[in-house]
Amino acid sequence: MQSVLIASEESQILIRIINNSFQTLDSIKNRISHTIDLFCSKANDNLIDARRFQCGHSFSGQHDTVTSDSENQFKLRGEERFSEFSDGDKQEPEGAVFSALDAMLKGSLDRLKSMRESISWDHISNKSFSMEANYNQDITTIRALCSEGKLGAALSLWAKMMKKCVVPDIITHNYLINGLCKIGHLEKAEWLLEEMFCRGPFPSCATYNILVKAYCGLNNLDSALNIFSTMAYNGVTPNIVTYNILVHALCKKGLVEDARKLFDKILCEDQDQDKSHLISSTILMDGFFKTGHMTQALTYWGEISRRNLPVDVVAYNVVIHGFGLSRDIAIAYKYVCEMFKNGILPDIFSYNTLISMLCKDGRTSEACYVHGVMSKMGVTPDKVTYKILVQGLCTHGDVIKANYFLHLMLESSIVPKPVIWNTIIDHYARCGNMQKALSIRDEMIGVGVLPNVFTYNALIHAQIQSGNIIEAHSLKEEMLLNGLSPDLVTYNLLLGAACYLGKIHLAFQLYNEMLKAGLYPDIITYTELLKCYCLLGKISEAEDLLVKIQGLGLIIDHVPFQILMKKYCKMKELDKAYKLYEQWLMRDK
DNA sequence: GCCTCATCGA
Repeated sequence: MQSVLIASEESQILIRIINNSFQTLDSIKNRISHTIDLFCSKANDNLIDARRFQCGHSFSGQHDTVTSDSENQFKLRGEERFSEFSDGDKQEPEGAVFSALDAMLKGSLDRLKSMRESISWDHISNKSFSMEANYNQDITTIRALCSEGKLGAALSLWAKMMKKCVVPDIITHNYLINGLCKIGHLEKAEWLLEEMFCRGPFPSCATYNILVKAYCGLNNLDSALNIFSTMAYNGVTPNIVTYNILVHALCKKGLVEDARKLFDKILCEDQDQDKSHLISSTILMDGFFKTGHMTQALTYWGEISRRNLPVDVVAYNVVIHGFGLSRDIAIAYKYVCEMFKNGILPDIFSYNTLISMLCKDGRTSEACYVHGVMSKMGVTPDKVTYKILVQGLCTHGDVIKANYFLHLMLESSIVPKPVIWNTIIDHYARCGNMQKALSIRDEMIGVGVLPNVFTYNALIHAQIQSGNIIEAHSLKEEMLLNGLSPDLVTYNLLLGAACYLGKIHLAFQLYNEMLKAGLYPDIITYTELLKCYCLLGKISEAEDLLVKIQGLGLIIDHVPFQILMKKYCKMKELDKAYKLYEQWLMRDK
């Protein structure tokens, strides 16, 4: 049953009766707290205070709102409290005390239950029940809206409930905070956290975990750690999920050693949760694989076996991916076989990982074969599968087969993202099949996918390669008409073409245009201009430009030096060429 | 119940 707080006029009688019960419960609770404090002095003092604060927050003060499930909440908190201490210390006498306390609490709860049952529900209940049903419906709606990312509607319903003094439960609040974080509204999420302190319910560990994860996701470890310390300050004890989020964030930043230290801390503090420890080990194993530390990664795999942790499909996928990174396809296959043997069926990640490593290794036919196998095994290829295949096939020169998979996607009702179309357009264009490139562009528009700057750059590149400079320029105009801004690549392509044709004025016109558009010319832009000067025999301008480039603080490769050196050689100015060679050798010193 | 791990990446 979802807990809903009700404060309607009809419920006033009930509220008064239950308030009296709360006073009884409060005194029982205080007695229990006192006894626990006496017996569990070894336990963490902060934790006790925090828990007491948590209980106080919910059960003391003016009860102008009442939890319909409050006895259950109290029971739960009592149980949490017992288990928390009994985990740390399992000595016999304390066990007896806990049993006695448990019995006391149970007795009190039974009394409360009978008090509530003795209330004559007839005069007040019908309306209250229907109200509660409405509120439960509202809660379901809020959760659904959050899952769909409709946070505006969710929050307005939340505000409506709060206005009526109906406080949705903690899980619903967590849905709201999670929803806000997922759409990037972290400030609003933190605002809601503050609201929870003022108006309830008190944030749980999951509430904080959501925020910690959101900040980690934005690569803002500082803010994540800040939330983590706020959590401790407010008396909420981090759980293994919190640590796993932090271990993962450290791994993502490449700080695998720090992640390992944090993992060791988890191992020391908590020995029991196999499932979560498997997750911690998987995160670290992945982190070590991705940073190239094969041996350390495999240590965690060994550790998983040694501790007999129940291995899941994710752990296998990490290992398979790890061997893929080191191009050990045979070993990756071995682990796929092991999965089958252990009754763990490869999932979409396993197959995609395998297909990806085969494509990277140029084994595209085998990748296509695996695509067939996965379908037969009941794992439907997804947009990632097709993206890997299309890109892999194009890279290895099989644009026709890539096009076949593009159409297979359409048949499977998956609308390919622009990147897939662009890859195929680019590769048709590169093999000189301009017609096909343009027809794929039209097909793309036909299924409702709008060309983006990459599409146009691929087409412009192709037109330039075919020597159609005018068409290339009209594509640039078309981009502007369609609301797309040409980027650095667009300008470099057109500028390079102008330079190749020796049209230095056009090249500088484009150069000025890109500056006006707020784009920063890069080393390719300058190299093209330098090449143009050399082509036109304007050596002093080329020399000046090289000096200018060196003063810009750009990372310069050997190309501009090489162009000018070749020109010197052609001009039989070997001294100048040699001097430039020396300058190039010395450029980083 | 809400929160933790894996595939791609022009």
